[in-house]
Amino acid sequence: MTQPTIYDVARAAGVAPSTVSRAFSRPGRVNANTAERIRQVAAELGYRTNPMARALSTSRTSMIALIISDITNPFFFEIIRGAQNAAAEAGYTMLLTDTQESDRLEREALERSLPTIEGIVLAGSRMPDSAIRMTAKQKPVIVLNRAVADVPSVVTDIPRGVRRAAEHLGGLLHETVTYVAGPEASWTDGMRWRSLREASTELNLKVRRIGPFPPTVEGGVRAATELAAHPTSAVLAYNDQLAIGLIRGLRAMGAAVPGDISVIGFDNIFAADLVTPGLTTVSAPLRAMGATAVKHLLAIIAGARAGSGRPVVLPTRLVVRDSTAQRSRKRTSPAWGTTKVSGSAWKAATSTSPGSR
Amino acid sequence: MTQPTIYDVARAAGVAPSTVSRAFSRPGRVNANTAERIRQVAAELGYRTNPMARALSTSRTSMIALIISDITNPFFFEIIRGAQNAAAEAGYTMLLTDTQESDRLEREALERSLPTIEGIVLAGSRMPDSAIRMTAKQKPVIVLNRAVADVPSVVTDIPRGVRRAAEHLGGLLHETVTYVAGPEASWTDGMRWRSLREASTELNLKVRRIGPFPPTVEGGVRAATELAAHPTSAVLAYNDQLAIGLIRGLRAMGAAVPGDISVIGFDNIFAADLVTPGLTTVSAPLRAMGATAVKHLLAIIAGARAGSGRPVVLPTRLVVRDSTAQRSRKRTSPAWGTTKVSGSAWKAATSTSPGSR
DNA sequence: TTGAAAGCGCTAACAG
DNA sequence: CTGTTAGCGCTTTCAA
Repeated sequence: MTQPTIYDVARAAGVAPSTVSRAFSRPGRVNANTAERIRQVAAELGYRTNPMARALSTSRTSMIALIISDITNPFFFEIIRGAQNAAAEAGYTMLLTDTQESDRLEREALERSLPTIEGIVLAGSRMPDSAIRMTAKQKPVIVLNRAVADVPSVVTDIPRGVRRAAEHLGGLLHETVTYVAGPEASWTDGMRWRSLREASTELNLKVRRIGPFPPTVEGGVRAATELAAHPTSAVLAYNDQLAIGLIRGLRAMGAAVPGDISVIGFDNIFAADLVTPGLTTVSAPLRAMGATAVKHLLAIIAGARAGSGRPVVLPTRLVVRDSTAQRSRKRTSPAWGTTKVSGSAWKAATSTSPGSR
Repeated sequence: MTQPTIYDVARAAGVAPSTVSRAFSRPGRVNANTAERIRQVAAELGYRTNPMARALSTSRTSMIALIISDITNPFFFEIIRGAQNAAAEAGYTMLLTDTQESDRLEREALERSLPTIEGIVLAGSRMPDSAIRMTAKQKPVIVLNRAVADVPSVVTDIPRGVRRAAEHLGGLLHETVTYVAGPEASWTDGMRWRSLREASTELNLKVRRIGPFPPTVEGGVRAATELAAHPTSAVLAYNDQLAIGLIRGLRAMGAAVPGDISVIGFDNIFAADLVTPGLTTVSAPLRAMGATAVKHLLAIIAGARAGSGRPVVLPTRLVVRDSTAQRSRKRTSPAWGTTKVSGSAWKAATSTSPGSR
């Protein structure tokens, strides 16, 4: 009992196969009654149009690919969901590929799926701009969270988000903020750091930068020991995982957050609200990002001219929780410059040595 | 500049198209030299076999689908990754669909992708057994974390995991444990509860059950107020999210975890290690689950008889962190039966009223 | 508006 | 081992 084909339907309905085809793909071009009868018969027979056969002759597969660099990164969850919703809504199926931060896997995945799909959303690509432009020549591509010349993209308003974060910190009387950097290759990282520098200039804050670190909790723990060498009362981390790790590391070393150090992260991942203290973070409209990217992609596939050439930019906002607080006057001094101080040692050190700057 | 076809290669290599085809799909059946030459020419021309055309004539698409109920549920991350790795390794592309806990979306996704794929892994399906058996008639299906008669499945050793958890609790002198239930429709939930009852009988523990609750942090918070009505010194929650929410709720009400109440979760999601206190939990080999499911699926697709009919069961183990501790003698009594007690009120109440049982 | 016929690119017999 | 010949199921001219 195999799937009925267009021929079976045609025979049963007493029309030519081509008419059946039309009835499904171009309902306008067929007599309303015949069309109705065909649908009827098709339904009875349980006919389903074979996507492969259709694709073979039209090369429209109704599939797009979403390629992400790390599916365990909470940052992508809502993006995936937003993207998938938008795709499903348009009758498209989404191929999701996790490249595990590997350039090789990314290329392989591209290689494998390119012939099958109509377009690609690249989220967190680890390939160089040139490679991205290359694939953009073969199929429509939308880049998420990164700007690549000549390739349409969707990004968030990082400058504004960073600005808010800096203002928040300034308002809490912090004077110097350390940026804990993420992956060097990351466009977002560069953008965040640059934005911070710009904002600080205007706001009269001093900035420093440590890193790069892997954008993980583990990386944050490592960052803590590095921060200990030249502590500042405020920190902006590349992302939430890093921020969370940083806080853990700091606490393990005896520093209080936000008592001694205020920490702000990026992305507002689900765990940001779960950790102690709740993480103050710059949040992005994740779901909308995914949906927007897919919508634009589908528009381009449908033949839209690739927009203005400028990235689509989505708003960000600062979510204030408990990892930031007013700078405590008497603890300005980097009294815990030694890395391996125990908790109590650190407490003792800082409480007995008032600020010296 | 369109993609070269098998005909272009054939012409350029001076052989028949079918030979080119053979050279790629059945290298054995062609003269080594010719094969080499064909590969050569194909490479030069940049020939890539068109998967749709191949699929049309062989109905082998090299695609499988992984359908999960909630992509934001950390439980699935590693499963997805394991599944994808296994698929890629076998040259298969994976279609990932998030059904957002919706039966409708799940059916639609199935509908949409069924004709394109060779098999399906159903993880956290919300469809009734009958519907699953139905689709299993059309394409090979593997069910993850659920046993459906006549459909091959991969599950974890819940009884053993629960047993370990119960032993752990017993060892800490707890006498009664409350099971905080997840979704009623969940096979896993039923299994966990049943296993707990069985284990408790043997271990001489008393058990109670509250719920069902949505398997989220939010659900856990709600569970806390319900638990307050009949508190016990130990709790086993349906999953980690619920456990985390529960702890938050309890703490908000002034109960100490693990001081007053020990909490154990399930699945060992990434946040379990991040929250305070670190969550004791029954962990499952997530990655292996995904990989195993896909491997079995591919085996079945390749023609293997569908195993013994028994589910494949993967081991679990108890990860002990800080949310469990020895029962404190003087606090056995449910002194905080009133729901809306403030933190200090609860402390006062419990510290002044020694156990009465 | 409908039918007939010719592919889409590849694979699978079947001969040679 | 290789060439020839039919299709896979659908869409798309081109006529009628």
